[in-house]
Amino acid sequence: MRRNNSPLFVSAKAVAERAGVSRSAVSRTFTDGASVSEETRRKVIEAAEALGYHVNHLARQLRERSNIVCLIVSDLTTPVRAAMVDHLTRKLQAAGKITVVLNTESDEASVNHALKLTLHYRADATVVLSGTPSIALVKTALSNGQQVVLINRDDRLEGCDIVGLDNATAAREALFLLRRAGCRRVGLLTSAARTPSLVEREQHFLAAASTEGLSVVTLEAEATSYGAGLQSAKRAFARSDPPDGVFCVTDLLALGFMDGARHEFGLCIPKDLCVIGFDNIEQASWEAYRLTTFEQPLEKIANHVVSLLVGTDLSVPQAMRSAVFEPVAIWRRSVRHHPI
Amino acid sequence: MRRNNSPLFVSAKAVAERAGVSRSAVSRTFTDGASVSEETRRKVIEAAEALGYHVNHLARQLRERSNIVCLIVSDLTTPVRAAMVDHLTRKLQAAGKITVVLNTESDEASVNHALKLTLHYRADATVVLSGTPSIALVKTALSNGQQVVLINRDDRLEGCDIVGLDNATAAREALFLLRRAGCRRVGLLTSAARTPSLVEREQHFLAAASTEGLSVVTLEAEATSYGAGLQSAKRAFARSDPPDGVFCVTDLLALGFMDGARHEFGLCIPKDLCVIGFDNIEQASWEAYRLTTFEQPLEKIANHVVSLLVGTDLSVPQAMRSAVFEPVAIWRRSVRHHPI
DNA sequence: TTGAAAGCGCTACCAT
DNA sequence: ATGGTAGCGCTTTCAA
Repeated sequence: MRRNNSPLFVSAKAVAERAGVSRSAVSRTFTDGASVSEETRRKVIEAAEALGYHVNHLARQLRERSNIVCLIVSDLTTPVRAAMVDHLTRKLQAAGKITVVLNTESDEASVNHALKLTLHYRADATVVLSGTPSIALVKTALSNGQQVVLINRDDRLEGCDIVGLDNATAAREALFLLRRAGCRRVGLLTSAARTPSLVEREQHFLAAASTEGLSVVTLEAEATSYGAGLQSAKRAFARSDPPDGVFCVTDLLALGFMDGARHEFGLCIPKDLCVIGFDNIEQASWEAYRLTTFEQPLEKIANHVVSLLVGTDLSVPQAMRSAVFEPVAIWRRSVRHHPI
Repeated sequence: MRRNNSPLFVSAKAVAERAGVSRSAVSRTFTDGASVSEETRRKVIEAAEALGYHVNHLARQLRERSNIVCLIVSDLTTPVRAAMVDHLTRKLQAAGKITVVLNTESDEASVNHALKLTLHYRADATVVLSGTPSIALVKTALSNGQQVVLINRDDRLEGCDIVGLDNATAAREALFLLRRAGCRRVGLLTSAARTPSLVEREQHFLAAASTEGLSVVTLEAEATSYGAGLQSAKRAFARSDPPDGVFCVTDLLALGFMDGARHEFGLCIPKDLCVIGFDNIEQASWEAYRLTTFEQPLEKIANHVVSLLVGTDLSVPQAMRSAVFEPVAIWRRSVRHHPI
């Protein structure tokens, strides 16, 4: 019953023989718009069903596009990532694409390796969610006719479609909210991960603060996880000058920070401490947290990416095809509305 | 610079021409164990680099196995699912496989559709994480030489590899823990989703209770999410006979239930209420919850699946290849150790 | 409408 | 070690 090592899938030839028609007839039956008589079609379909035949798309697209899209991503378990991959896979699938997920580390070598795989498997397009591939390799991909989309990445790469987030505006708004809440010692919780978007959030927050002549206590978490946030809280409140309002570059960090502040130091949020996150992951809305944060419009981003990949207007100039999305502030309970 | 509609990837032929050798030579250069002189190899590599050539694996495996593995999964954003997909993609990749993620609904039609796609793309194997495909279709897949692995699914399907969880033991242990904590009104929070594993947990918990002559208050959440757990708590504690110890078939449900109990009814956990979950998702360990739960040994499961797919010993009888894994109890703070 | 034949990119086999 | 040839499963001319 189980395969030995013998030939495998049933082929069009077998169907043709069984149906008593030519191989061409079989092929035509399964390509829309081809001319086949009802009679022939019926015979073919019947034989195909009996044999369990399915057109080999890999062979079909030997001459055309493969319909394969590769997603290069790391930290798949992270809520934002999982959500993004979820949207993308669903929508790509709905658009008739097949999605290969390449789960990598985010260092350049891993990403490069993944990108090569993408080339080996003749993906029509690659979407990079994590890490940044080398310029040379991207050029190779591009020159091979592959479409490359970078999400929240550097924009130093020519010829790819870039889709990003307006981190600057959000970061500035975060500072504004903290000040409006009457916070006196404003803090920033960044991460050692230092991915482009994280750095942007950090820089613009700092810049906004310095514009107002504010000094901010900057904390760097060792990662971008809940645990890192928790640890950071321990360090933050052990200092002599702990912050009373902090912007965390990530929700996960914020959630950990809140828990650290509450459970280790008995702080009350937002009375003693205001916290703002970024991403609006599902957990941010949980009763235990009710975190004020900025939402990444993931679905819109995914839609845009898909439209980039299926849209026929590849003639549209590249600059026009990139897009920047606006995070939207989600008001919950971790920030006071007014000074105490 | 960007493609028009013209031919795309550079082929071995082009490389051969540029290197001034035969196409065979190019092919040999890229298949290990083939005999090529250093000189030839060098020329080929050089030409390949210059042209940006990458072997077309789709064409290569036209004759052999495709190295493609499909994952059929739903609810990708759910922490357990995301974690499972994360493990699987990493490990499959390490084993030289390419992973296609098919994100479906869990109804049979969607799963069947996905399974067909699997056939169209000549996947060597399909791993089903959600939903259950029709028997007929699985048979087709099997007879086409595709390997089918079902995780936490029904085992009524012959010929596939089944890997499951020992839900029974865990459910019984859950009851035991609740009783030991001195709970008087034991509750069970199930879900309308009624997937095989959820049903198993439910049934065995109920059976164990009835063995002890215990009546349990059974609550059915409308889904298997945090929100559904939260709603269930509202309903549970509005009753005249609320439970004081409940086993939730899922961590997400448990977390929502805890928050409902605490924030809506001011209950103290574990003093007023004991809660046990299942899955041991990351959030269960967060300070705000510290949920006692059962861990799914996801990594072990993933390892097993991969070994099933790459292992050469396909001759091993099917029954031997299935496996059942033992969830392990994770003690935290949501259950008392002794009666009050 | 139909079948035969060519060709997509590749590797395996066969001579040399 | 090398090049030519056949063939993997498919679609697409091209004739009939």
